[in-house]
Amino acid sequence: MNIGEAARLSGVSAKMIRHYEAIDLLPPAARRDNSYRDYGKHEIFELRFIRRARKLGFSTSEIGDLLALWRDKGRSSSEVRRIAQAHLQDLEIRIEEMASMAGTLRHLVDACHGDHRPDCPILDDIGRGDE
Amino acid sequence: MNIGEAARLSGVSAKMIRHYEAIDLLPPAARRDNSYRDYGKHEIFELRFIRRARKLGFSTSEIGDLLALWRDKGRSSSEVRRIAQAHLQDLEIRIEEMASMAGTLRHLVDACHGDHRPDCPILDDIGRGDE
DNA sequence: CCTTGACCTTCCAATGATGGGAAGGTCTAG
DNA sequence: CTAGACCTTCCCATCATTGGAAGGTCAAGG
Repeated sequence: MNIGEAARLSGVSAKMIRHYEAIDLLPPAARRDNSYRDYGKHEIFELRFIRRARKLGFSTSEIGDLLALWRDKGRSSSEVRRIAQAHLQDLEIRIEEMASMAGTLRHLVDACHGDHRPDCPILDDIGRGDE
Repeated sequence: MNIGEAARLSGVSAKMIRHYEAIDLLPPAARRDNSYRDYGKHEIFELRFIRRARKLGFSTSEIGDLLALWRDKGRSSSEVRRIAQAHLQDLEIRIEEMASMAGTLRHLVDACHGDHRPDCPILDDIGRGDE
């Protein structure tokens, strides 16, 4: 099948399918005589794998490792678990950072009366700038 | 003072100070005879404002708006509040998305025994790929 | 006076994931 | 035969930040 149908079936845009091939996340696709890329069921499964992994926030480099393990029937699940856990920790750190920002902001927004007057705790806080 | 000292005092790297000037977040700095940028107390305050706003996750474009309001003594605090609240909502959405990823991942990591065997609920889940 | 090292200047490139678009080739239905 | 819906490759933009190259300037010390 053509790249367009592969995109439709996998949920990965044609643009990104080409991109994943360009960065060696996927092996070069087979080509038809007209140089169109040709995909089969197997490739659709790999594309869906990538899409699902992206939705879980894995980077393309991590997905490369996960794909290799997925293909490797002799893998150790500990390898997979290590990658997932590292990513999970990363996520948790980023969530914590953003939650801290959001907490401060919520506080400031609540403190601001938000009317026509210029006094504003939000600007006061940012302008004070002490960390 | 030179850009290096301004960087030290504000916590914004010299590189980024030049960048903020280039994208018109800051007005062109005064120049000495040797074409070195020259900063005073006022600029340090603006740089600290930017640094603090970045730490709260505001984009440079939002910071541009906030800076304009900060400079405008006749501002309405409602304007500031609107910007902050929009950003807060954005943060909350992103946090929610990441928390959802993290929740799924935690579940999967817990379910994976993580030993030498190849069976792995993590790969199973990603490979199933149903949303 | 000259050198050294620490500054400063501008300009260009890369990051990571994704999308937009141009210029051109191919296929299919009418 | 033509229209339009595909496909190809290549370049560019996003966003904030960093790195580096090539070159000018300044202060201290020999």
